[in-house]
Amino acid sequence: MTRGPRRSVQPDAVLDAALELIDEGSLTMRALATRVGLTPGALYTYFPDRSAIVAALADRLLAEADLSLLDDPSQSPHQRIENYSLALREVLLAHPAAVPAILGAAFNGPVALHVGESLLGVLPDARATYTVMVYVLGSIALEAADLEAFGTPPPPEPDRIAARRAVFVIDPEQFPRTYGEIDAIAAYNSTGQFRWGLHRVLAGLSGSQQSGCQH
Amino acid sequence: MTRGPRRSVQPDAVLDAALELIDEGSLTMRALATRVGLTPGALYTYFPDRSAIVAALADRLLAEADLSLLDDPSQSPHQRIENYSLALREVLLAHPAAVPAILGAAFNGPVALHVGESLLGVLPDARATYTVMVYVLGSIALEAADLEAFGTPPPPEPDRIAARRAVFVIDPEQFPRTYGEIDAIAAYNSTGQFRWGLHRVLAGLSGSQQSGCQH
DNA sequence: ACCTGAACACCGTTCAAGT
DNA sequence: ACCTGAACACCGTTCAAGT
Repeated sequence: MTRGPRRSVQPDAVLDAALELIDEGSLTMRALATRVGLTPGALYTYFPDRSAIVAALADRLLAEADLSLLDDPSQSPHQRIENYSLALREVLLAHPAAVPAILGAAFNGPVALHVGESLLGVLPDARATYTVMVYVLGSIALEAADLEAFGTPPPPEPDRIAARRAVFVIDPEQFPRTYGEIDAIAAYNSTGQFRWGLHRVLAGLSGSQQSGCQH
Repeated sequence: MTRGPRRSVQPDAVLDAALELIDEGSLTMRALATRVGLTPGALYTYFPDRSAIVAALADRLLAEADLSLLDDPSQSPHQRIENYSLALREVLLAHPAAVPAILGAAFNGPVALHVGESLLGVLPDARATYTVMVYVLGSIALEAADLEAFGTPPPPEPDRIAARRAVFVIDPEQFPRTYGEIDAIAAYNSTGQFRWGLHRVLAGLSGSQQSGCQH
């Protein structure tokens, strides 16, 4: 049997509260302390500073996307990447305010190493793997920034597209091409656009194996 | 002849100082005020709040990349996109600490509208245009986060790759594929990787015109 | 309109002192 | 080891008052 808790507060409880506060709009050491029933200074027993909390949180969030989706032998390589990417996108977009921290901090974390190793199992060329990571994380970052403009919780995707479409007024004289593509632009931040772009990226990466790059 | 200045400080001077402070590591209203020779409260004559300064700065930075590169008739469409993307990357990576703000703020700004319009001139499918934007901005965001770890000014690219390579120790038992690709991974944040991925993305987007997506 | 001086309501972090 | 209470050195923003 394990020993009972020696702390009145577990580090995981601190991270739970930290994620709540990020979702609510602002993470402060003082608010975090009161939420877990401590004084601000006591937090420094668990983490050396604020940035360590954010880094740990980012890593934990990254771990929530099911990595085994990348190993599923019943799926094609491209399908496995799509399944995992969609899972990661869903996990991260559930906490849009945490996304900027993930780009900066989490991809040096321990979980990121596992993600990279699994991705290399599907896409053995490291340059291709990184290109996929850039596309997926870039999409999520841009979508998260947009999502923060909506309330919390955000309205469903079709409503968000309609809302952007309604607000989006541009001068057809000055921006004719943008004007002509308004509907597509309003749907930039959508699961459909995410999947479409991912398919094109993966197609380009496959093509590199059978035909050399032409410059 | 134009009228003389009616203000002792121009808004552009505020943005100049703001960029300096971001590059130095922290932008505060108080430090910004003293740098332009004002009291903190006086800044609110020029901008409604701190976020407005950041947004204006992001838009100004975006304007520094030469948009005419996208219209150069002597270049192929893909070459035009590459030239502009490399120019944008250079402008933004010169100020890595400002990059997170750009992802969040600048792509609603006035300059971003011009960028989008010009990109649509080269790549008429809005979905393809957005996919390129995601790749380019995603790359820049990940590179900027990495670049901040190095000093200021950062060492040249070959030295950065060598430094990452030297520090990067991983267990070959636990992460065999990552271990085997160490050299490529250390070169993730490089002009070469950026161009390689961009070529693959553009190839995938071209392919979509002659062959339908297979699911 | 532009600016100062002073205040208000916050921050992250440190640290002696207690248990 | 864990935690409190109090302090230190900061923040962004507001606002009456001056020019």
